[in-house]
Amino acid sequence: MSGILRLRHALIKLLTEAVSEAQQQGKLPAVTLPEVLLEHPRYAEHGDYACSLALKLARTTGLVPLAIAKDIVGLITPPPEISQIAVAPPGFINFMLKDNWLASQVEEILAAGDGYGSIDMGRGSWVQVEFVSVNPTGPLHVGHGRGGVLGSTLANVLASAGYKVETEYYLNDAGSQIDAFQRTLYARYQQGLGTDAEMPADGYLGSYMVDLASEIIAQEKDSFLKLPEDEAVPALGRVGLAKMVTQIKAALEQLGVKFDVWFSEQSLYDKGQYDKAMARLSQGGYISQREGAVWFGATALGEDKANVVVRGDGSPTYFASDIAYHYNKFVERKFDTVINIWGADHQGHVPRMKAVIAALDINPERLKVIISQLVTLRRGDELIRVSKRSGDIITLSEVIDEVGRDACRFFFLARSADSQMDFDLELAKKQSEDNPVYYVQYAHARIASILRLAEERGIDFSGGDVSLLTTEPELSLIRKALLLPEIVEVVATTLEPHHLAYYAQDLATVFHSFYKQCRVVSEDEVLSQARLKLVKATQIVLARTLHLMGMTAPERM
RNA sequence: GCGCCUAUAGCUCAGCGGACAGAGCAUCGGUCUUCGGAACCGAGGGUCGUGGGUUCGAAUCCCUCUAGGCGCGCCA
Repeated sequence: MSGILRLRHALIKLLTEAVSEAQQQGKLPAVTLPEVLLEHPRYAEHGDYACSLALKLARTTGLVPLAIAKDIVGLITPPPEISQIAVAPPGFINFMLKDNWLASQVEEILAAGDGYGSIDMGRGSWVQVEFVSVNPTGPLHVGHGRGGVLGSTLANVLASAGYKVETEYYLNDAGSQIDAFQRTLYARYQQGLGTDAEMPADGYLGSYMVDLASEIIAQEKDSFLKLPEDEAVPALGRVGLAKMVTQIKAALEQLGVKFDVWFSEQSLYDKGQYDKAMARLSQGGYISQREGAVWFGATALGEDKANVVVRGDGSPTYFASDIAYHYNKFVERKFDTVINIWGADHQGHVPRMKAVIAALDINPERLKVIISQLVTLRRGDELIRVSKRSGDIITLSEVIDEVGRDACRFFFLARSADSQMDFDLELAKKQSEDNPVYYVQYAHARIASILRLAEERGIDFSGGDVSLLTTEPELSLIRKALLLPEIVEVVATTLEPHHLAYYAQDLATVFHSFYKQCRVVSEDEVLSQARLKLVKATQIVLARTLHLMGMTAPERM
């Protein structure tokens, strides 16, 4: 664990102990302690950390907050990293860090290198992040890109936070939508070969299906026409599906998203997962038969109504698959925590799935579902339809071609998953000059350039004395750089990757400001060496932040 | 009708129980211009959707209402 995080936890412990000591001495009534939180005050004069514990204790004890704060502070022996503990009205306890301790932390960043920002909160706990998981019945669009960026970033952060992480794409290669896909493809295939064929009523109308058919015709000619229809449809379908999956993988790779596991829905049935899961649920009395269908009902577990698992015609619903899938995740593969990232249109599915988990006798807390709100694509004022079924779409791949991968990722990461967003292609391109993406990356390139200069001049700063870093711009930069482990902790706790994007911008801002005020490579060799160490440390932190976001940290731009 | 998400500066969004509500863009004004000006500094701009409530303290928690998005299938 980094020094800064260790210190944070130490301060919380000191505060906690001081309160119980005060209680033993009778200075404070024996009320239960509220959670001790340390925050970073907005204003520098309030110190590096602030605690409102005394304010909170005032409520339960009926005492004056300022007096409580003074009592608590009186019982704390300040650790060596702290220069001052102050009590400020109406009852805040503020901690100031020692400048020379701050400066010494530059060495810690340097020593940690690329590993700076890694923490051990996960303690090797096993986490699965499942995301995108789009039906392979059409190309990916921007909305899927948001899920991909969210998921891959979260996986990066969780791994850095000490979790054992596995990413997964759940491939719906079974079910009625695949069926419709196959029949659509067959129709397009026939049409492509000059045969009159009618599109299925529930077919996919997009022109990409026509392209897919002609691609197959180019390779396989009319070979599928020679088979009887009931053989041709699935055979052709398999070929089409494979091509679709390849396309999806390529688009994701363009976005910098890779999966450890591609999990087949069909395999749940082939490998008996479905039967095992259903047997368990039946044992628990959660399965019933009615109106010719099989239902899952768990009103006792908070579900308001029952849902069909097996249709009247004997075919399982997607809900059946999801039951088996989650049984597999928790029971067979034994993930400690499973994170699913779903689009807003799946929101209603969350309570149902939690009920299933509970019915399997698994703590539903272990399933975390992140709902990412919908993305609408627009070009200026023109809205672009994204419905796969009804027509043509702009694919994710086209968007990345147009906007670029880094910009695309940053754009998605710059807002919380909770808020809907418009992805305006015109704006994304027009803004590319003063886009925050470039602002952040520019900071990194600038640093690289300084280090290059130092190297050209043959400056060896390995012996630099960081205690020479004492001015405000230098210390501000150090403070900001030292925040990374905390950001990792926050993101891993809240599962909200957008904090990274804001942090990256903040760090870049503080660096640019430092750069303006402090000449790094100068006549003063000793100071130059110290500042080069700081610059190098900043580069490490900035690069790590960018990499966590799945972005590049360019040496030049 | 019910459920979930959203409403904060002109625009796009952070902040989600604490000390004077922030950033980017846009607008206006300035800087240095020997390490990358894709930079820096400053200014203006906000009844935090509405109305109640809880609290020493609310943008933040609870309730009402309004507006927008998404759901509420033997689709996924």
